[in-house]
Amino acid sequence: MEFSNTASFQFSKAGNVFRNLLERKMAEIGLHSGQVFVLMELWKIDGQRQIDLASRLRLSPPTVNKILGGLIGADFVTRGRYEDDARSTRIYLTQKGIDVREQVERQWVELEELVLGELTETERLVLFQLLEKIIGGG
Amino acid sequence: MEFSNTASFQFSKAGNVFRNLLERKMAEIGLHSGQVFVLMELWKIDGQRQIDLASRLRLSPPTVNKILGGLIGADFVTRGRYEDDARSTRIYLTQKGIDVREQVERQWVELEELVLGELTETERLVLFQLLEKIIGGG
DNA sequence: GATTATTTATTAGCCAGCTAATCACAGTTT
DNA sequence: AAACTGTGATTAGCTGGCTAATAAATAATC
Repeated sequence: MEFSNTASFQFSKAGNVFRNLLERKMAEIGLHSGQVFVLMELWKIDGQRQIDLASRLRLSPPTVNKILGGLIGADFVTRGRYEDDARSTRIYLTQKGIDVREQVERQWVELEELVLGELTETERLVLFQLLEKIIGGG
Repeated sequence: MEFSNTASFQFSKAGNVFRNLLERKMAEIGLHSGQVFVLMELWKIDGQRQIDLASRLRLSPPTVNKILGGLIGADFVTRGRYEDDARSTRIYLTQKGIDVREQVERQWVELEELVLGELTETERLVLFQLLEKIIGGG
C-alpha cells in the first residue's frame, strides 16, 4: 500500500504546512495560532462562558482554558463573573483584544494567499466546500 | 470580515477533526499519530539517518528525535551506528515495526473512510490534487 | 432538608509540532 | 598541526491539542 497516494496522507502533510504558516503570520502581530480562533469567537459574541467557547470552537475545555491563560497574560482578554452561576466565568475582550482584529484580518488575507496562492478562484471554492463536508462528517 | 468563510479557516478546523480521528484510529493498535509517519518512511527505506528522516518527512530534527524516543521505547525501532560518521545514527525497524504495517494499513483504510466518507470518488481525487498543490506551494 | 448527580473550571500529564542552544564530530582553511 | 566552520543528535522549553481526575457549585432526587 502506498500511503502517500491517499487523501488522508496529503491532508496530514498539508495540515503541517498550514499550521506553520499560520503560526508564523500570527507571530508577526504577537499572537499564537490557537489564540486567534478564540478571539474570532469573541469578536462574534463577547462575554461568553468558557464552556460555550469550547463548544463553539469544537475544542476541549482544558484546551480553551490554556489558550485563555495566554490571552489574559498578553492582555487581549479578561475574566469576569457570571451572574447567576458561580461556577462559570465570562470572557471579555479588552480594548487591545478589540483593536487587534484589524491586524488579524490583514494577516489572514496574506495567509490565504500564501496557502492558496497556486489555486484558482474556482479551486478555492471547491476546496472550501470539500472541507466543509469533512468537518460536517467528523 | 467573516473568517469562517475562508478556506484557511475551514482548513484549520478540518485539520483538528482529522488529527483527532487519526490519533484515535492509531491508538487502537498501540501507535500515536506522529509515529506512523516515521514508520511509513522506514517501510520505504530502512536504516535511514535521523536527519534524512526529518528532511523527507518535512519535520524538524527535534520532532523526529522525540518521536523516535517513543518508537524505541515501544520496540518498533532501534538505533544503530552509522559507519563512516560517528555523529549520525541509523534507525532500523524491529520485527515488531515490520509486522505492525499490516495493522496500520487496515486502520488507514478505515480512517480514509471516516474522513472522506461523505465524498464521492471524484471529490476525493479533486481533494487529493488540491492538497498536493498546497503542499508544493508551502 | 439531605443526599446524590451533574456541570464548570481547573490541574496534571501526555503527544506533536516548533525554535534556540549545546555537544560532539567531520571538514576546511590557514 | 591548529583553528575555524559546518553538520547531526540532543536538550530545554514553548504552544496546541487531548484525556483523566479534582474541586466547587448547581440541579435533581429522595
